[in-house]
Amino acid sequence: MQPKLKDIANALGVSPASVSNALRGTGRVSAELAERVRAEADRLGYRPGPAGRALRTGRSQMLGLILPDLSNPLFPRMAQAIQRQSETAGYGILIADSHGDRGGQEEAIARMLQRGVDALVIIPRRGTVIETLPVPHALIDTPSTPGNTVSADHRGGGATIVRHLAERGHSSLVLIGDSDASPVQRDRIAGMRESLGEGMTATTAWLEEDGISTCLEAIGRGATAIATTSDLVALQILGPLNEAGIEVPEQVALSGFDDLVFASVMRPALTTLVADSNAIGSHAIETLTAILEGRPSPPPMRVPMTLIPRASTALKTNPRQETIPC
Amino acid sequence: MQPKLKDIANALGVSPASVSNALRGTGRVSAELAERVRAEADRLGYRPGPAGRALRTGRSQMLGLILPDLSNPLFPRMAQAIQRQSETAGYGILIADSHGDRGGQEEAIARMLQRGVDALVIIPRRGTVIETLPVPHALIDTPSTPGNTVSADHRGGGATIVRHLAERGHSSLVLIGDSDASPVQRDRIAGMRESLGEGMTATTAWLEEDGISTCLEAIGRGATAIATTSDLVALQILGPLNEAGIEVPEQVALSGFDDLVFASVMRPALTTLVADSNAIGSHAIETLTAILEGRPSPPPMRVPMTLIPRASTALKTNPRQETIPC
DNA sequence: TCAAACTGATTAAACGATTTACCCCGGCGG
DNA sequence: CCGCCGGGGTAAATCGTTTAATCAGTTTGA
Repeated sequence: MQPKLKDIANALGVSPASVSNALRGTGRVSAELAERVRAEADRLGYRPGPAGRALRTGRSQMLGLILPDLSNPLFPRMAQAIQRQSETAGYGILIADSHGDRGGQEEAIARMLQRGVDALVIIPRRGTVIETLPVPHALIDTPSTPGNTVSADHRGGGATIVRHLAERGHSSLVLIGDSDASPVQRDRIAGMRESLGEGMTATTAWLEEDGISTCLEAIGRGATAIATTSDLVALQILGPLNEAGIEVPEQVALSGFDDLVFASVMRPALTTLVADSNAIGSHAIETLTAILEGRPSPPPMRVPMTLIPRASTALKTNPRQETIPC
Repeated sequence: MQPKLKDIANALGVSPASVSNALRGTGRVSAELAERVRAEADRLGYRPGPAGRALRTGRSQMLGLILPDLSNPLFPRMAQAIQRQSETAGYGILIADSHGDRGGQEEAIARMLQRGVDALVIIPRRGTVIETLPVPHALIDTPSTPGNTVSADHRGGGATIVRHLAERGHSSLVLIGDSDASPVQRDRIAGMRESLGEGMTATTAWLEEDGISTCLEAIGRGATAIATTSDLVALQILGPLNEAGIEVPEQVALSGFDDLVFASVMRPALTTLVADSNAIGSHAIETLTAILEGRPSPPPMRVPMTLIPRASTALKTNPRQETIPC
């Protein structure tokens, strides 16, 4: 049996209240008693039981993490970052995914609330609006979403990759994403378009809408670089390119987003952009703990995406170029 | 404010005890009162508060999920399956990862216990032994690990892929994994070796130990198929193969494991094997809930791995072969 | 010198649900 | 007629922790 507060109190011949006060630094306890209590507490390996504490304080010391889809390849890094950050802040993480459908997200949120989480970290489904909730919450979506708490600077990332391609002499680009319906992908493409320099042109395509052929046609008309909104899209395009006899990066440059697990391993290794998940995770957690503990909460944050140049956008004179600091 | 048990009791002019009894079917309550209570309960949208219940019953209705590394690409499917199963069983899932080091696993377990989880699902770090714990736990490792509760039949999977390759006429194979230190990978390779047919030969290699060159040499000596222990390993080998001018599948067949997100998208699409994560997840949860609720717990389970034949092991006469039922 | 303030600690009342022990009442067998 | 039983229900204890209220001494201030 785990030691209770009362066990320490009995062992020391004092009241449970004093023990509680000593351990949490509230109330009035002599320094000497406080010390004795601490000593006895960790001699017995005492940890306050979560149930009793939660009941009394109304706080469960748990955060809910709601994800659109646990099997999204981008998720693990986010979850890991959030879990680690919240752990150091003294909170546990309950997870739930939205089961694919929109109603699932509401349900997931409802379940978390029933379990008594103190706050929620929500990565919303595409274009979902989160109504007002009875607990603080942090939204990780895109900077362009109202109410967003923290997210990668997708737009800035788009700008960065276009500049990168421009530096390498590409002036006719294909911008291609998976689906127009994703705010993240739209932001990335918007950032790309915005920073097209003088004399640069770009065709936009979506895989959903026969993007591959649009892309190949554009290349036929002289495009020399393909900037995608995701490593997965880049990988999907690579096959058809090979079949059409188009070499990457010799004839056409190719870039992705997110640095998924295969990006560094595939051939050619894929140039991509990635945001620091830890930064995103800690800002989300910091925002929530600030609210929970009554501190002023930080303003929304836009985490920059950094370029990881690899072989797929290497200059023709230097086709073996690998990751270099940018 | 959420409605409490007492609110229902007051509204109906009965005692909280009767309400509790009515809702949970314990004690003695007239059918008529039970009905009135239920009606009022869901009129108010009442849900028992977790803190009070946990304090009284000693059960938190939460399970801890401990993973070696949240960023492992195989994890999301497992986590998703486990989360969904446990949800239908009425349990929430707290996650924690082992932070990479071995001590981290102990720590993670300790944290979960402190948070009062009712049971643990543990995917242990390579070769870690889990000592006795104060709560029930399910281990998801390999069938060859003592104490294992449920896992994919890695050995059977190895056998399956070798038979598949044999059917396609390959008799000289390279078996290659990442690291000899992983029980999972060892099991897969063991299964492969065991079912080498008459006249078949195989060279084993590990990426860690300069496996790529061993592999290329073996091909030089006439090997016509490479069976890897992971899609990621397969992808890593594909580059060097291309550079050496070896075509897949025309000259050499290639297979992976786990059907990672890129396996169906890469070129050639990768033949691979995968176990039903839902089956694994539900068996783990079923085992734990059985123990928790005093039912007889099911025996350990070995979930079969099913083959997903794709282009990378296609017959030369049919190079465009895609996913077909097996 | 007396009251006010402070110190160190204790008591007791929460928090919300569950459960044990008991009470009351009507019917029934003896 | 009495004791017993079973059905319907309730009061009260309990789980472990926090905290407001209180108390007995000691100082301090005027």
